[in-house]
Amino acid sequence: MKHEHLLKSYQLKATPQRIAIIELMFAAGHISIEELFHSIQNKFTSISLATLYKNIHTMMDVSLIREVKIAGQKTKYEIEKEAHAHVMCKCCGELKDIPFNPNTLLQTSMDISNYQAEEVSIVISGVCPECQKK
Amino acid sequence: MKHEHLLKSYQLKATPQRIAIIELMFAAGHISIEELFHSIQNKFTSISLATLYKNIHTMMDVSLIREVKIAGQKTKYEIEKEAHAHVMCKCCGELKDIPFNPNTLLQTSMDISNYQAEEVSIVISGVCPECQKK
DNA sequence: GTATTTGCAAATGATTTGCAGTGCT
DNA sequence: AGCACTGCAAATCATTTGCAAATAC
Repeated sequence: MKHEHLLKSYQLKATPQRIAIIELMFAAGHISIEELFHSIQNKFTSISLATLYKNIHTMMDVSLIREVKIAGQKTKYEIEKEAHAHVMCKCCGELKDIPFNPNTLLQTSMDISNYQAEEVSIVISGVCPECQKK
Repeated sequence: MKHEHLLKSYQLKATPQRIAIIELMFAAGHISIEELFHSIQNKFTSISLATLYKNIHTMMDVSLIREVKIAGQKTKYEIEKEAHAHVMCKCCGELKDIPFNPNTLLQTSMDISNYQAEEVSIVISGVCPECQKK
């Protein structure tokens, strides 16, 4: 089971609940707590939301997964991977990844996704000049 | 008062509370409900959070303001303007705008902001191929 | 004057916490 | 065996709603 090893490589205990979370996250690409909760109940009838939240945070702390917040949508989570952009459909809410290449981003995004792009929101995070001094 | 006209140009009644919201939003650039609430209480001791939320939504409905969600931060709001990118400091959380030019985005962002850029998250929204058919 | 907006209080929704019992390594 | 994890219930925080009184136009 490769997901078990994935967890262990981050020094996390491989509990069945955690393995299921990772599995579903890989399968869905981007998943909200609510979706995760409903899907996971097929396997673990008595899993609790608290467990999901706790695990989500544990996994974020070690950068195994990442939080994806988008205006007008519920918070979703995804497995960490190379830098990439998200294309979101304003109509159905679907979220897709596209390779991230800043030089050709917009053209590529429309070519690859066939979306009719209307808005772009970009967040670059790092350390600001003041904080670099510390 | 230009903010009064701004509101009216969107067909919204120019109540003092709304004018204060716009003023503070211009002054702060990006502001959370919490910050807005505390600042606005200097003028309106008895303003309620419900009023803020209602107005925020009214203004979003007409695209006067926009919601800005960022992983690890509280939701913030900003006045709508040209497409732009945000640079966020991982250390202090400060959010700054930078002009948006996809072709030179990364280089420019580091030059302009002096941030040590570590992560990029981009959301492009539009209408997906399936939804375009409808 | 009329429709909209405000502020309050209560409701709902999302996330977090404490704790006793269980399970991974 | 020992420490971390789970599930439950309760607590907290964020957002929304209903309603009567106040206000913009």
